Amino acid sequence: MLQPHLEAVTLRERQVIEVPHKPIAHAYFLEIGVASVVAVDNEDHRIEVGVIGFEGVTGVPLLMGDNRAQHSTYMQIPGSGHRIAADRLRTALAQSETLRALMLKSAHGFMIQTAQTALANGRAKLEERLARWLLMAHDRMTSNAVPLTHEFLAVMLGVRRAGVTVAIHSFEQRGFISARRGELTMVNRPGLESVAGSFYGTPEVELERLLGAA
Amino acid sequence: MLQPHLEAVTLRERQVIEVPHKPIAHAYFLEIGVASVVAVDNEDHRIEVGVIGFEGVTGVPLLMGDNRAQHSTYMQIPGSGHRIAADRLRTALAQSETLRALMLKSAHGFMIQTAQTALANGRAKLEERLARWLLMAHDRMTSNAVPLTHEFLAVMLGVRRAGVTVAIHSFEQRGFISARRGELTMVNRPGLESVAGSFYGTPEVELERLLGAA
DNA sequence: TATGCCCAGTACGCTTCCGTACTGAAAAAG
DNA sequence: CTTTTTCAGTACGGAAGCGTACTGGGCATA
Repeated sequence: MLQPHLEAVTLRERQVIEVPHKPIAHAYFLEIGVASVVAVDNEDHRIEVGVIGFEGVTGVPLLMGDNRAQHSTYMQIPGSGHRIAADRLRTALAQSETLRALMLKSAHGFMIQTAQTALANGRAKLEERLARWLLMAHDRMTSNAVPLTHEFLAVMLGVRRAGVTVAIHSFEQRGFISARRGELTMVNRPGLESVAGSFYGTPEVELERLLGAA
Repeated sequence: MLQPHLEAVTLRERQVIEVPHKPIAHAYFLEIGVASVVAVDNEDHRIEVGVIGFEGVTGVPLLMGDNRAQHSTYMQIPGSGHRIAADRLRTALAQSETLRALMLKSAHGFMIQTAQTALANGRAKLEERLARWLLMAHDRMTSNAVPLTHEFLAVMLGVRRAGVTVAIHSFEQRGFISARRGELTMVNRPGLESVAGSFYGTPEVELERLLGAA
């Protein structure tokens, strides 16, 4: 149903997908790359509430019957995929019960991720949150290298850039990752998993439960 | 459509509405009282990700096509309302496009609240978060008195009980609330709003936008 | 090849909040 | 009325992370 309306797109680093309170033009199905969904308030506090990769789709509000973006969404790790115009998607959703059910489950998966983020933000330490983020990004990538500066990681986690630097050193010294200017490489995934503990994992398990058959 | 299947219920303090990973038996439309939705992980970290009062309905996963609870949901402030069995609700949702659209918007409103909670958890100080919580509870109550102990507020915010005590003192000295054992009373709402700043308000505005007509 | 900017490394004092724990008062139970 | 439990008030040392800022090296631009 969607195929005739899909348009192939490449997505550059930091490319904007959605702007808060503006209409959503397209929903993006990523095949490669990772998008960040960042909540912003009107005093410019900001924090990432979720990430989307090949497992999901941007434009969750469209699936909920709203046409405006709540959050800022942009590519954190460049890639490519397909997009569909918002009204085409709306039409397709109205026609197909199956499609609706599927995409609602995807949106639900994103909700679960957001709730887990709220939990991590309130209870986890910087190292635990950073480990969680790296694992979630890695899940959505084919390579082991994450092309990101400390500065951007800090924005997403809502912490100091210097704090990220220190945590990355700690991971590096423990042999979990290797770091170069503007790039982190996953070396020992189980190591990071043990740091993140139960702050990582729940949304992943639940998404598998929701969409595993699909 | 729902009316024939609604069952009137009274809801006691701390009454359990949903248990994590268990099937959801009913969706509750609260008329009086406030329910807390609390995310829990398997190391027993917990934090509130949202509250539900007369403006909403419990059982968000049902609206997303899932029948299992993700979070722990229970009454924080006792009250009453009506409930509907999960399968009755499912049937009604399948039959009415209008109902579906309405309830999806309600679920979307809850998502927005969860995202804002993630933001507050990551960026706000204890006082700001407590003020936010009191305002959200007050929005959902008819009285100015919140019957809650410091201990429960601490659990919801994911902070120490002693930290809540100190913050409450501060509010009391500034004339924003008055406190008795097991009960807080709102005295100066604008005062609390100025403490919470932009951490409070966004979900409320957006919910009005989504459901204002309804 | 030279210049300038971006990025990571590091430091220091300070704020916020935690973990823990003791106390007395209020309320509930018997 | 007495006993027990729950709740609030307070304290203290310590951990985590903040705000700020300076530095030097890597990298891109011209």
